[in-house]
Amino acid sequence: MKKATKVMNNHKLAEDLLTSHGLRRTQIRLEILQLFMQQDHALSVNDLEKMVKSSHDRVTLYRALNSFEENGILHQTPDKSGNMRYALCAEGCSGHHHKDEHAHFICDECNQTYCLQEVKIPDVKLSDDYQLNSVSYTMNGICKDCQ
Amino acid sequence: MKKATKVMNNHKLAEDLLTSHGLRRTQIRLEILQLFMQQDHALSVNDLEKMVKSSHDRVTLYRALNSFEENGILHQTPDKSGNMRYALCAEGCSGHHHKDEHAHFICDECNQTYCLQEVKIPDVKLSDDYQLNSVSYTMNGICKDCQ
DNA sequence: AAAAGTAATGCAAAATAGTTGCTATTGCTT
DNA sequence: AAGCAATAGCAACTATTTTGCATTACTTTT
Repeated sequence: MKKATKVMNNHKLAEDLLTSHGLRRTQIRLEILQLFMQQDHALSVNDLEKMVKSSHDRVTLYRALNSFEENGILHQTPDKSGNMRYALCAEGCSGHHHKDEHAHFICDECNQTYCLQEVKIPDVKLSDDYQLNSVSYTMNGICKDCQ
Repeated sequence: MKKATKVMNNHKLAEDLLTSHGLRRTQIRLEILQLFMQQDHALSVNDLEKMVKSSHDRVTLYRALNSFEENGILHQTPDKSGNMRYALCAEGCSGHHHKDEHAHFICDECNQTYCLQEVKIPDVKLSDDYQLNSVSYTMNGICKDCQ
């Protein structure tokens, strides 16, 4: 019952996310967004491909993810081996300047990427040679499930 | 004159780096290491391929870089698009635990990765759910050459 | 409710990055 | 000088991501 409600809410949320960004509400995009909402960690294209039921074309996933990233719905971080992971943005992100500057944790064991929304990235002092736009902070170690 | 001295020193340094890590002093590895010593930013395999004179085999580069990484001579960071960049380690790094926890700066314009040796990565408090091994801190913006 | 416009999908193909197996070299040790 | 093992070189392969083009299907307009 609760689950049903939650899923319904997520579906509604996904629809709103799409329309509020001027994107079309197609089945697969709604499905993708709901998958992200059910997750506490970032997903790779491979993860998604396994989870998505309706379609199996990777290209569609790539294009949806890129579109979401450009519209500030998702942000991306490369994992340790350089593969991209995606996760939902906080409110107020745009494609060119993501506001959600929280830390990420990547498990050395299962290789999952967790968004630590509550861990804000501390500032460092930077020489005038560099003009700062954004920062990322990634921790590696062992996650709760792998200990 | 100064340059010649510097190059000679780098050659000597490169030889020492290899022998002190039990690696053989081959031409291309010496060349690779000297290229890194002349750089203030991290290099990708593509960068190296363009710069290296003697050989053009990517596989050799990959294997050399992996070997250097495992031996604590180089460390790697993925750039924004997930491609790997390599840069010299500080003293005392080993393959499994790199000590040089400094911040990196990636230019949005030229896409170069700079090692900010003097910028130490600040700690954050992390929930007990996670067991921390290492951290990385990457800043994005515009570098001195691109402003 | 149909038509039109355009965003999104699917398929094929290609570009790019990185890996693996195997043989030939070559640096280093004895 | 000989022999071992590390490294280089070549070929082929895997994986990831991108691109072009024709088709489908949302959304808006009429």
